[in-house]
Amino acid sequence: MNIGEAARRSGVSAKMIRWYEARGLLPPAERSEAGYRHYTEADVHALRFVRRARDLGFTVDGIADLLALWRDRSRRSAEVKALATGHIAELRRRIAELEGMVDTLSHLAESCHGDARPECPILADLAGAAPARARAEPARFGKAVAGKPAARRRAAAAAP
Amino acid sequence: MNIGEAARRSGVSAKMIRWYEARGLLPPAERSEAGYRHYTEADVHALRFVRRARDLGFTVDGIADLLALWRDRSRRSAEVKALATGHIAELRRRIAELEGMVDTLSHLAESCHGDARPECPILADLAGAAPARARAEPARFGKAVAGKPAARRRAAAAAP
DNA sequence: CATTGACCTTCCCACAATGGGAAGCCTTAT
DNA sequence: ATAAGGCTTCCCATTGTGGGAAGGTCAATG
Repeated sequence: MNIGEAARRSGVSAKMIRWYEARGLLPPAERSEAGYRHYTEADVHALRFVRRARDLGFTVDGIADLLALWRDRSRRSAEVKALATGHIAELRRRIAELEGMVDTLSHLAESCHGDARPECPILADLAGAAPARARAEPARFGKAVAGKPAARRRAAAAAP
Repeated sequence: MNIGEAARRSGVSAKMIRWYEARGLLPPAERSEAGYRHYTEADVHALRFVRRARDLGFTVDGIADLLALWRDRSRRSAEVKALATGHIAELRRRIAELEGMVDTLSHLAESCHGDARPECPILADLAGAAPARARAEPARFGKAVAGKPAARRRAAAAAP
Protein backbone atom coordinates (compact mmCIF):
# COMPACT_ATOMS: atom_id res chain seq x y z
CA MET A 1 0.00 0.00 0.00
CA ASN A 2 1.08 3.59 -0.53
CA ILE A 3 1.87 6.06 2.19
CA GLY A 4 -1.60 7.60 2.18
CA GLU A 5 -3.22 4.28 2.88
CA ALA A 6 -0.70 3.46 5.57
CA ALA A 7 -1.38 6.83 7.10
CA ARG A 8 -5.10 6.24 7.11
CA ARG A 9 -4.76 2.83 8.64
CA SER A 10 -2.21 3.77 11.26
CA GLY A 11 -3.51 7.14 12.26
CA VAL A 12 -0.11 8.69 11.59
CA SER A 13 -0.09 11.39 8.92
CA ALA A 14 1.90 10.77 5.76
CA LYS A 15 3.98 13.76 6.66
CA MET A 16 4.92 12.31 9.98
CA ILE A 17 5.62 8.91 8.51
CA ARG A 18 8.21 10.50 6.22
CA TRP A 19 9.55 12.48 9.11
CA TYR A 20 9.90 9.44 11.35
CA GLU A 21 11.69 7.66 8.56
CA ALA A 22 14.07 10.58 8.10
CA ARG A 23 14.66 10.57 11.83
CA GLY A 24 15.68 6.97 11.69
CA LEU A 25 12.75 5.90 13.81
CA LEU A 26 11.56 3.66 11.05
CA PRO A 27 13.69 1.89 8.46
CA PRO A 28 13.54 3.40 4.97
CA ALA A 29 10.44 2.13 3.24
CA GLU A 30 10.64 0.08 0.10
CA ARG A 31 10.11 2.12 -3.04
CA SER A 32 8.35 1.41 -6.27
CA GLU A 33 10.00 2.12 -9.60
CA ALA A 34 8.54 5.57 -9.53
CA GLY A 35 9.85 6.21 -6.06
CA TYR A 36 6.61 5.71 -4.18
CA ARG A 37 7.02 4.31 -0.71
CA HIS A 38 5.06 1.21 -0.05
CA TYR A 39 4.08 -0.43 3.17
CA THR A 40 3.01 -3.78 4.50
CA GLU A 41 0.60 -4.68 7.27
CA ALA A 42 3.55 -5.14 9.57
CA ASP A 43 4.65 -1.60 8.80
CA VAL A 44 1.20 -0.31 9.63
CA HIS A 45 1.39 -2.25 12.84
CA ALA A 46 4.66 -0.58 13.71
CA LEU A 47 3.21 2.79 12.83
CA ARG A 48 0.35 2.23 15.18
CA PHE A 49 2.87 1.33 17.84
CA VAL A 50 4.62 4.63 17.25
CA ARG A 51 1.38 6.53 17.33
CA ARG A 52 0.27 4.96 20.56
CA ALA A 53 3.63 5.70 22.17
CA ARG A 54 3.40 9.24 20.92
CA ASP A 55 -0.07 9.54 22.43
CA LEU A 56 1.40 8.46 25.72
CA GLY A 57 3.78 11.36 25.52
CA PHE A 58 6.99 9.56 24.66
CA THR A 59 9.59 11.57 22.80
CA VAL A 60 10.93 10.33 19.51
CA ASP A 61 14.00 9.05 21.23
CA GLY A 62 11.91 7.21 23.75
CA ILE A 63 9.84 5.72 20.99
CA ALA A 64 12.97 4.60 19.20
CA ASP A 65 14.06 2.79 22.34
CA LEU A 66 10.67 1.19 22.75
CA LEU A 67 10.65 0.07 19.16
CA ALA A 68 14.06 -1.46 19.55
CA LEU A 69 12.87 -3.42 22.54
CA TRP A 70 9.72 -4.42 20.76
CA ARG A 71 11.75 -5.84 17.93
CA ASP A 72 14.14 -7.57 20.26
CA ARG A 73 12.53 -10.78 21.21
CA SER A 74 15.12 -11.49 23.83
CA ARG A 75 14.49 -8.22 25.58
CA ARG A 76 14.20 -8.07 29.33
CA SER A 77 10.87 -6.67 30.39
CA ALA A 78 12.79 -4.84 33.09
CA GLU A 79 14.20 -2.55 30.44
CA VAL A 80 10.80 -1.72 29.09
CA LYS A 81 9.51 -1.08 32.55
CA ALA A 82 12.45 1.17 33.33
CA LEU A 83 11.71 3.26 30.25
CA ALA A 84 8.08 3.49 31.23
CA THR A 85 8.68 4.44 34.82
CA GLY A 86 11.26 6.98 33.79
CA HIS A 87 8.73 8.52 31.48
CA ILE A 88 6.07 8.46 34.16
CA ALA A 89 8.43 10.37 36.42
CA GLU A 90 8.99 12.95 33.73
CA LEU A 91 5.27 13.32 33.18
CA ARG A 92 4.70 13.77 36.86
CA ARG A 93 7.39 16.39 36.97
CA ARG A 94 5.62 18.31 34.25
CA ILE A 95 2.29 17.89 35.98
CA ALA A 96 3.71 19.23 39.21
CA GLU A 97 5.11 22.20 37.37
CA LEU A 98 1.77 23.00 35.79
CA GLU A 99 -0.01 22.48 39.06
CA GLY A 100 2.26 24.98 40.70
CA MET A 101 1.20 27.52 38.12
CA VAL A 102 -2.44 26.69 38.57
CA ASP A 103 -2.16 27.01 42.32
CA THR A 104 -0.57 30.40 42.14
CA LEU A 105 -2.90 31.70 39.50
CA SER A 106 -6.02 30.35 41.13
CA HIS A 107 -5.05 31.98 44.32
CA LEU A 108 -4.47 35.29 42.61
CA ALA A 109 -7.61 35.06 40.53
CA GLU A 110 -9.66 34.35 43.60
CA SER A 111 -8.57 37.55 45.21
CA CYS A 112 -9.25 39.58 42.10
CA HIS A 113 -12.60 41.28 42.13
CA GLY A 114 -13.06 40.96 38.42
CA ASP A 115 -15.18 44.03 37.99
CA ALA A 116 -14.85 47.44 36.42
CA ARG A 117 -12.20 48.64 38.83
CA PRO A 118 -8.57 48.62 37.78
CA GLU A 119 -7.13 47.25 41.00
CA CYS A 120 -5.98 43.72 40.45
CA PRO A 121 -3.84 41.47 42.59
CA ILE A 122 -2.91 39.44 39.56
CA LEU A 123 -1.15 42.35 37.94
CA ALA A 124 0.22 43.42 41.28
CA ASP A 125 1.84 40.05 41.69
CA LEU A 126 3.24 40.00 38.20
CA ALA A 127 4.57 43.48 38.69
CA GLY A 128 6.60 42.45 41.64
CA ALA A 129 4.33 41.02 44.24
CA ALA A 130 4.68 44.40 45.89
CA PRO A 131 1.72 45.18 48.03
CA ALA A 132 -0.70 47.82 46.88
CA ARG A 133 0.22 51.30 45.67
CA ALA A 134 2.09 52.90 42.84
CA ARG A 135 0.90 51.51 39.60
CA ALA A 136 1.51 54.10 36.97
CA GLU A 137 2.49 53.58 33.39
CA PRO A 138 5.21 51.01 33.10
CA ALA A 139 7.77 53.48 32.02
CA ARG A 140 8.00 55.89 34.80
CA PHE A 141 8.96 54.90 38.23
CA GLY A 142 12.23 54.02 39.69
CA LYS A 143 11.93 52.22 42.91
CA ALA A 144 12.95 48.95 41.54
CA VAL A 145 14.91 46.42 43.40
CA ALA A 146 18.32 45.36 42.29
CA GLY A 147 19.82 42.81 44.51
CA LYS A 148 18.29 39.40 44.58
CA PRO A 149 18.57 37.05 41.66
CA ALA A 150 14.83 36.65 41.34
CA ALA A 151 12.69 34.05 42.95
CA ARG A 152 11.54 31.24 40.77
CA ARG A 153 7.80 30.72 40.73
CA ARG A 154 5.83 30.28 43.91
CA ALA A 155 3.72 33.27 44.52
CA ALA A 156 2.13 34.92 47.42
CA ALA A 157 -1.11 36.70 46.89
CA ALA A 158 -0.99 40.38 47.22
CA ALA A 159 -4.16 42.33 47.39
CA PRO A 160 -4.17 46.02 46.70
CA MET B 1 22.32 50.25 31.78
CA ASN B 2 23.20 47.90 28.97
CA ILE B 3 21.33 44.78 28.02
CA GLY B 4 23.59 42.49 30.00
CA GLU B 5 22.92 44.33 33.19
CA ALA B 6 19.20 44.48 32.52
CA ALA B 7 19.30 40.76 31.91
CA ARG B 8 21.08 40.11 35.16
CA ARG B 9 18.70 42.26 37.11
CA SER B 10 15.52 40.96 35.54
CA GLY B 11 16.37 37.33 35.20
CA VAL B 12 15.56 37.41 31.50
CA SER B 13 18.48 36.54 29.24
CA ALA B 14 19.80 39.18 26.89
CA LYS B 15 18.85 36.94 24.05
CA MET B 16 15.28 36.77 25.16
CA ILE B 17 15.11 40.49 25.78
CA ARG B 18 16.06 41.10 22.16
CA TRP B 19 13.61 38.46 21.09
CA TYR B 20 10.75 39.96 23.08
CA GLU B 21 11.56 43.31 21.58
CA ALA B 22 11.54 41.87 18.09
CA ARG B 23 8.20 40.23 18.83
CA GLY B 24 6.74 43.55 19.81
CA LEU B 25 6.26 42.49 23.39
CA LEU B 26 8.45 45.32 24.52
CA PRO B 27 8.91 48.67 22.83
CA PRO B 28 12.22 49.12 21.01
CA ALA B 29 14.86 50.08 23.51
CA GLU B 30 16.70 53.36 23.28
CA ARG B 31 20.06 53.05 21.62
CA SER B 32 23.39 54.68 22.24
CA GLU B 33 25.42 56.24 19.44
CA ALA B 34 27.05 52.92 18.87
CA GLY B 35 23.78 51.10 18.76
CA TYR B 36 23.82 49.64 22.24
CA ARG B 37 20.42 49.22 23.85
CA HIS B 38 19.91 51.11 27.05
CA TYR B 39 17.50 50.25 29.82
CA THR B 40 16.07 52.01 32.83
CA GLU B 41 14.90 50.63 36.12
CA ALA B 42 11.38 50.80 34.80
CA ASP B 43 12.38 48.63 31.89
CA VAL B 44 13.84 46.11 34.27
CA HIS B 45 10.60 46.18 36.15
CA ALA B 46 8.67 45.39 32.99
CA LEU B 47 11.12 42.63 32.20
CA ARG B 48 10.51 41.08 35.58
CA PHE B 49 6.82 41.27 34.88
CA VAL B 50 7.35 39.39 31.65
CA ARG B 51 9.49 36.87 33.34
CA ARG B 52 7.01 36.21 36.09
CA ALA B 53 4.21 35.78 33.58
CA ARG B 54 6.39 33.44 31.60
CA ASP B 55 7.04 31.42 34.74
CA LEU B 56 3.32 31.12 35.19
CA GLY B 57 3.11 29.55 31.77
CA PHE B 58 1.61 32.39 29.80
CA THR B 59 2.37 32.45 26.11
CA VAL B 60 3.97 35.48 24.54
CA ASP B 61 0.59 36.61 23.28
CA GLY B 62 -0.89 36.23 26.71
CA ILE B 63 1.95 38.21 28.19
CA ALA B 64 1.45 40.92 25.61
CA ASP B 65 -2.18 41.18 26.68
CA LEU B 66 -1.24 41.28 30.33
CA LEU B 67 1.34 43.95 29.69
CA ALA B 68 -1.20 46.05 27.84
CA LEU B 69 -3.57 45.81 30.75
CA TRP B 70 -0.81 46.56 33.18
CA ARG B 71 -0.02 49.73 31.29
CA ASP B 72 -3.65 50.70 31.00
CA ARG B 73 -4.59 52.50 34.14
CA SER B 74 -8.26 52.44 33.26
CA ARG B 75 -8.32 48.71 32.76
CA ARG B 76 -11.12 46.66 34.21
CA SER B 77 -9.84 44.00 36.56
CA ALA B 78 -12.45 41.73 35.00
CA GLU B 79 -10.36 41.58 31.87
CA VAL B 80 -7.27 40.58 33.75
CA LYS B 81 -9.20 37.97 35.63
CA ALA B 82 -10.66 36.61 32.41
CA LEU B 83 -7.19 36.20 30.96
CA ALA B 84 -6.05 34.45 34.09
CA THR B 85 -8.96 32.08 34.34
CA GLY B 86 -8.69 31.28 30.66
CA HIS B 87 -5.08 30.39 31.17
CA ILE B 88 -5.89 28.33 34.23
CA ALA B 89 -8.36 26.36 32.16
CA GLU B 90 -5.72 25.73 29.54
CA LEU B 91 -3.25 24.61 32.17
CA ARG B 92 -5.79 22.25 33.65
CA ARG B 93 -6.50 20.84 30.24
CA ARG B 94 -2.83 20.07 29.82
CA ILE B 95 -2.63 18.59 33.28
CA ALA B 96 -5.57 16.33 32.56
CA GLU B 97 -3.93 15.20 29.36
CA LEU B 98 -0.70 14.33 31.13
CA GLU B 99 -2.57 12.62 33.91
CA GLY B 100 -4.33 10.44 31.41
CA MET B 101 -0.95 9.32 30.15
CA VAL B 102 0.32 8.70 33.64
CA ASP B 103 -2.75 6.67 34.50
CA THR B 104 -2.43 4.46 31.49
CA LEU B 105 1.28 4.01 31.85
CA SER B 106 1.16 3.39 35.58
CA HIS B 107 -1.44 0.77 35.03
CA LEU B 108 0.64 -0.92 32.39
CA ALA B 109 3.86 -0.64 34.34
CA GLU B 110 2.23 -2.18 37.36
CA SER B 111 1.33 -5.25 35.44
CA CYS B 112 4.79 -5.58 33.96
CA HIS B 113 7.01 -7.92 35.89
CA GLY B 114 10.13 -6.03 35.08
CA ASP B 115 12.45 -9.00 35.14
CA ALA B 116 14.54 -10.92 32.66
CA ARG B 117 11.61 -12.30 30.73
CA PRO B 118 10.59 -10.63 27.48
CA GLU B 119 6.84 -10.68 28.07
CA CYS B 120 5.68 -7.18 28.71
CA PRO B 121 2.16 -5.76 28.82
CA ILE B 122 3.52 -2.32 28.08
CA LEU B 123 4.79 -3.37 24.69
CA ALA B 124 1.71 -5.49 24.18
CA ASP B 125 -0.47 -2.45 24.69
CA LEU B 126 1.60 -0.26 22.42
CA ALA B 127 1.52 -2.91 19.78
CA GLY B 128 -2.15 -3.51 19.93
CA ALA B 129 -3.99 -0.42 20.96
CA ALA B 130 -6.80 0.76 18.80
CA PRO B 131 -6.09 3.64 16.45
CA ALA B 132 -7.80 6.99 16.59
CA ARG B 133 -7.76 9.47 19.40
CA ALA B 134 -8.75 7.08 22.14
CA ARG B 135 -6.42 7.21 25.06
CA ALA B 136 -6.38 6.91 28.82
CA GLU B 137 -8.65 3.94 28.61
CA PRO B 138 -6.39 0.94 28.55
CA ALA B 139 -9.17 -1.57 29.03
CA ARG B 140 -7.92 -3.56 26.07
CA PHE B 141 -6.90 -6.45 28.27
CA GLY B 142 -6.20 -6.08 31.87
CA LYS B 143 -4.48 -9.27 32.75
CA ALA B 144 -2.34 -10.61 29.97
CA VAL B 145 0.60 -10.72 32.28
CA ALA B 146 3.27 -13.28 32.82
CA GLY B 147 1.39 -16.31 31.69
CA LYS B 148 2.18 -15.34 28.10
CA PRO B 149 -1.30 -15.46 26.67
CA ALA B 150 -0.65 -17.07 23.35
CA ALA B 151 -3.10 -14.85 21.57
CA ARG B 152 -1.08 -11.83 22.50
CA ARG B 153 2.24 -13.06 21.27
CA ARG B 154 1.09 -11.77 17.96
CA ALA B 155 2.40 -8.45 19.12
CA ALA B 156 6.01 -9.39 19.45
CA ALA B 157 5.84 -11.62 16.45
CA ALA B 158 4.65 -8.77 14.29
CA ALA B 159 7.81 -6.83 14.81
CA PRO B 160 9.84 -6.60 11.61
C1' DC C 1 -5.67 8.38 -26.59
C1' DA C 2 -5.40 12.37 -23.71
C1' DT C 3 -7.03 14.67 -20.07
C1' DT C 4 -8.32 14.92 -15.27
C1' DG C 5 -7.94 14.45 -10.46
C1' DA C 6 -6.06 12.09 -6.81
C1' DC C 7 -1.94 10.69 -5.42
C1' DC C 8 3.02 10.75 -4.61
C1' DT C 9 7.81 13.03 -4.34
C1' DT C 10 11.06 16.56 -2.40
C1' DC C 11 11.99 21.00 -0.47
C1' DC C 12 11.02 25.24 2.03
C1' DC C 13 8.49 27.81 5.63
C1' DA C 14 6.23 28.38 10.09
C1' DC C 15 5.06 27.88 15.15
C1' DA C 16 6.56 27.92 20.59
C1' DA C 17 10.77 29.73 23.17
C1' DT C 18 15.33 29.18 23.93
C1' DG C 19 20.15 28.63 23.45
C1' DG C 20 24.62 28.28 20.78
C1' DG C 21 27.77 30.42 18.21
C1' DA C 22 30.10 33.30 14.51
C1' DA C 23 31.78 37.70 12.69
C1' DG C 24 32.47 42.12 13.70
C1' DC C 25 32.11 46.52 16.28
C1' DC C 26 32.57 49.22 20.98
C1' DT C 27 34.34 50.34 25.56
C1' DT C 28 37.31 50.31 29.08
C1' DA C 29 41.16 49.18 31.79
C1' DT C 30 45.65 48.20 31.88
C1' DA D 1 47.78 50.14 22.23
C1' DT D 2 46.19 46.07 23.20
C1' DA D 3 43.39 42.65 25.35
C1' DA D 4 39.20 41.45 27.54
C1' DG D 5 34.71 41.41 27.52
C1' DG D 6 30.21 43.63 25.99
C1' DC D 7 27.44 44.54 22.38
C1' DT D 8 25.37 43.99 17.55
C1' DT D 9 23.19 41.12 13.95
C1' DC D 10 22.46 36.82 11.65
C1' DC D 11 22.12 31.86 11.17
C1' DC D 12 21.22 27.27 13.08
C1' DA D 13 19.04 23.72 16.10
C1' DT D 14 15.72 22.18 18.99
C1' DT D 15 10.29 19.03 19.01
C1' DG D 16 6.64 17.76 16.45
C1' DT D 17 3.42 19.17 13.43
C1' DG D 18 1.26 21.25 9.54
C1' DG D 19 0.98 24.17 5.13
C1' DG D 20 2.12 24.62 0.69
C1' DA D 21 4.70 24.79 -3.84
C1' DA D 22 6.60 22.49 -7.91
C1' DG D 23 6.56 18.55 -10.31
C1' DG D 24 6.16 13.35 -11.32
C1' DT D 25 2.57 9.04 -11.43
C1' DC D 26 -1.34 6.46 -11.80
C1' DA D 27 -5.98 5.15 -12.75
C1' DA D 28 -10.17 6.17 -14.68
C1' DT D 29 -12.65 8.69 -17.47
C1' DG D 30 -14.50 11.28 -22.05
